[in-house]
Amino acid sequence: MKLSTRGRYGLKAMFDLAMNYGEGPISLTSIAERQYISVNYLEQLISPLRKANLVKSVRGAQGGYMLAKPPSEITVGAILTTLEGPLAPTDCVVEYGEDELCDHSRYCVTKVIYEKIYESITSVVNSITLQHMLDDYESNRPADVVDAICVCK
Amino acid sequence: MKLSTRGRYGLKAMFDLAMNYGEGPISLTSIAERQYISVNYLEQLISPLRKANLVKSVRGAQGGYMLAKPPSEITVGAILTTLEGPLAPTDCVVEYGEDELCDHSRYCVTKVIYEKIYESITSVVNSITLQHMLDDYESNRPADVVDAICVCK
DNA sequence: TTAATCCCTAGTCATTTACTAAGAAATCAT
DNA sequence: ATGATTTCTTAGTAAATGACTAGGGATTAA
Repeated sequence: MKLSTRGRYGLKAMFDLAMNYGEGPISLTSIAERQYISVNYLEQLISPLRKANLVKSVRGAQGGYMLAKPPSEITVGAILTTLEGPLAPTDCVVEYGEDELCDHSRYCVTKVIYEKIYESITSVVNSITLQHMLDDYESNRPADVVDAICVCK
Repeated sequence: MKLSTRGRYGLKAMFDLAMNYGEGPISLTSIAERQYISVNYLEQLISPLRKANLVKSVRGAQGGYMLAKPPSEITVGAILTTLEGPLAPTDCVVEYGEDELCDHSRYCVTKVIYEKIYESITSVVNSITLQHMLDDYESNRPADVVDAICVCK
């Protein structure tokens, strides 16, 4: 039940972009340095975020990335689900249609539980935006703390 | 963010035991047959459940397993955490003391989010007992449905 | 005494994770 | 125009994890 580095690094990168919102394109190299992430790996994470229309890119020298919308319009849920897939504890709560995994799923007592877990996770992450994170960063930290995000992987 | 088969199979097995609560020891072989799980694998899952005092065993012929407490006193959370470890999206919300992962964790804006996810998951699974599942099974299924749990893995 | 059962450990195969590497395409600055 | 800088894409890989299988010892009812 752990998030992978994809989601965690992606969220860090998006928060970094949020802190630099409105300041033109930010290069992946600079994000990678600030957040201690490999550039090559970060490139693989930013790609789906761009396709999901959460960031936009400017190519060429002095290019980079910026948020595609204001921080208040980008939820943590949108970021995490683009990088991790649905935040569901099982496939059965999420896969519909063609190849339904299980005949009895309509009356499955465990599926009910997994759906509740799914809903509670979704509800949390969809209610938090990058703007909330920025506000949280400004209000909660002591004056002498400059780092906004753990260095941890 | 998926549960592994350990948690899912373990929950199925525990629900099976709950359905047979008060009827003496139930053999792993019979549980495995009903729930379509390999006996060898199930043995590896029941072992930690026994050590966590959620089931007790009777050895020898005609032996088997039974719930160590009434279904109303066994939560889904206890079962899942025994088999999966803490239902946390990251290690950083759960590891304390000796080797703290990160210096800045006290003011980490992403850690706050992971803690909220952790709390919401914990709150859901700790509020559901095996008795709730039994009640759900009895009340919600149509008369012609006999299976309580998906066959799905 | 035998069959059934719990109990424990080791091994294995496939998948996933977390990257590294490398090169093509675009664009700015000179 | 050229070179430096940057995005973009794909392929490969080493380590870890997941999901088992296999086998044998210990215990007990019949």
